[in-house]
Amino acid sequence: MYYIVHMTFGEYIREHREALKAEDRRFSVRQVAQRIGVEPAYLSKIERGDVAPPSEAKIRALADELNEDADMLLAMAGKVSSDLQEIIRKRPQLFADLIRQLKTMPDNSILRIARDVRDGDW
Amino acid sequence: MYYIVHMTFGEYIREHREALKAEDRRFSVRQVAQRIGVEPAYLSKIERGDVAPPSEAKIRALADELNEDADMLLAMAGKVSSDLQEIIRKRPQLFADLIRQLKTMPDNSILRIARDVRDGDW
DNA sequence: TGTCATGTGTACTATATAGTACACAATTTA
DNA sequence: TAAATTGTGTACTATATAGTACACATGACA
Repeated sequence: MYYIVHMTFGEYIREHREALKAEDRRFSVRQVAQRIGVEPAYLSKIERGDVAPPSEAKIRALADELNEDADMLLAMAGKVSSDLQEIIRKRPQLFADLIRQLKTMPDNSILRIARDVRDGDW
Repeated sequence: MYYIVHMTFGEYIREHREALKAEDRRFSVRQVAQRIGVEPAYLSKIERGDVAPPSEAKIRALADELNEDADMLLAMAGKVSSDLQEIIRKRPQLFADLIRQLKTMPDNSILRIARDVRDGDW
């Protein structure tokens, strides 16, 4: 198993939808499009990169449908979840400082902070 | 000294620009507008809330001009700095988790984490 | 008192965002 | 083999974003 890293939003969606489709016919472009509430032609164009990724709401529906992480799909689409933005906007200086501090920290440091906060080690 | 909390972006800008203008005539709507690179009528409308706050770039220029914190002004404008968004988008799951954990934490916990990270206590 | 600067009303404008609607050829399925 | 389903090309559309351009009345000032 290998990972393709350099992948657009559309390519990623197509790949994962096709994988599900191989096991279940309900994952055709048309049927997925209907379930997430867009026109089939639009989803087709999104997957081929013919148009920009859709709105946050549609990306969330897609994440749900394909069992993918919404924050990751949003990131691939060049977006940041609106609930995170709201959290930051309520205390902009505190969060701006912290996030810029963490910019260059390794993954496991960030992971550890999140764990410590969750476990109440504060 | 007291703080006015319920204030729109435009009201805040007007108040602080007017304060500077009281000491220095170069802080008129027209002159500030020229220095940040917009039409005077546009800045006037922004300050009165007649139009939405301007782009991130103009808000930064305004922050510079009025000696205000750009992250705070952006937050008042309903935005999050694009450099922070980029940091989050590079590791969406790590940052999403951490930020949601911190949502309900008091200011000084967040402050302390930022300080600890800066001081290398990790 | 004339001119210079000031703030603002009105009327546009260009580009981006987020899609829809329909037709059609190819493939699948019953 | 007829009917249904599929993916996609073409042509639009509505709303938001981010402003400009100009005119005008008012007030400051030299």
